[in-house]
Amino acid sequence: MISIKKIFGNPRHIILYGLFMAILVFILKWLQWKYLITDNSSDIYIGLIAVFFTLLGTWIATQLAKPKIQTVIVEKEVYLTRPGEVAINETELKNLNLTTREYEVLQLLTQGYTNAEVAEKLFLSLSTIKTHVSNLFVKMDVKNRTQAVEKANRLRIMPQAN
Amino acid sequence: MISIKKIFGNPRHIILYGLFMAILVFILKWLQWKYLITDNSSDIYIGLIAVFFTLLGTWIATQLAKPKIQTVIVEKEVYLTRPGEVAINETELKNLNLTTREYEVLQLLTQGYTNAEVAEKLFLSLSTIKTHVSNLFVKMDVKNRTQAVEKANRLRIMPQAN
DNA sequence: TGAACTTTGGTACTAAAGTACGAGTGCAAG
DNA sequence: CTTGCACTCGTACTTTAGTACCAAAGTTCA
Repeated sequence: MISIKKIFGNPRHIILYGLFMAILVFILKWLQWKYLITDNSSDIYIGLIAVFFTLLGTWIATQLAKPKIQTVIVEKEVYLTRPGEVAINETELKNLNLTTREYEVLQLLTQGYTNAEVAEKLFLSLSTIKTHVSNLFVKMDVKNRTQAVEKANRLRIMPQAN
Repeated sequence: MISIKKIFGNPRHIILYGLFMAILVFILKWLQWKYLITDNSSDIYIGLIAVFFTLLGTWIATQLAKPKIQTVIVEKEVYLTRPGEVAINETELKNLNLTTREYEVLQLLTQGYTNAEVAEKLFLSLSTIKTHVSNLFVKMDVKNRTQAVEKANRLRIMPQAN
């Protein structure tokens, strides 16, 4: 479709074709007149026509030839990542305004340690831990340690949350 | 290179070409003899030659022409999960051998609900929840709910762990 | 059908968590 | 210097969590 339109729909091609035909006719007539009596005339005549139309056919074919479309499918690996995996934690952490001690306690809380265990690990008394934990709950806006752990994991605050 | 070899290197093509030429010569001679005295003879003669060599040129061109290949690259997205991100949870979950009820309770536990709240949500008594929770701890090999939440998050067992 | 498991629920008790309030110490900024 | 904050610790109390043991009803499967 496109190729036919390319050849016959383009006015320049028609003009070129006409010119070639005219030139050919002139050449043929001249040859015909020159070798009128000669025996070779028809052979040369036919030969020229043959060459010309062979070239014409070649040209038409190249114009008509539709390009073969080769489809190459490239597999692109897309990794599924959860939105905001590591980036958020710093921001959210600052919003909570936790003190360093509270953050330490929270880390141990999220690891499943009891208040007594946390106290032992930090060389503090149980009551101190309870105070820190209570303050943590207020700052984190939660009611118990389980919610605190859930929230810490959700906000990706803790470093070892993998 | 290949195309030339295709045409002239193949004996069958040469034979076909020779046959076509012979037939053409016969047709032409026959026409020449039949319309020898007629004035139209040369016109028909030329016309036939033109048609034949146009077709020949077309055929040669199609044989010689390197196929125009238009390459279309299509990106196919292959979704992958990073190793150990989501895939493991099914395996780990089965290893725990939790019952459906226990899993339901665990889901609510990891969301920070107290036993009383879980009981209310599941329309069960507090003692039933305590039983399920105790069995959970045994199966999960933990000592309290905080450790259970930590382990559930670590093993990526819960669906809403994002 | 019987055994094993699940689900539900209860009582009694201990342990841990959590709240409320107070208070002392040290440190840094206004 | 004093004010505020972080950190520490204590007591008293309530609430929740967790354990132990038991038991009934339902389900599943060989």
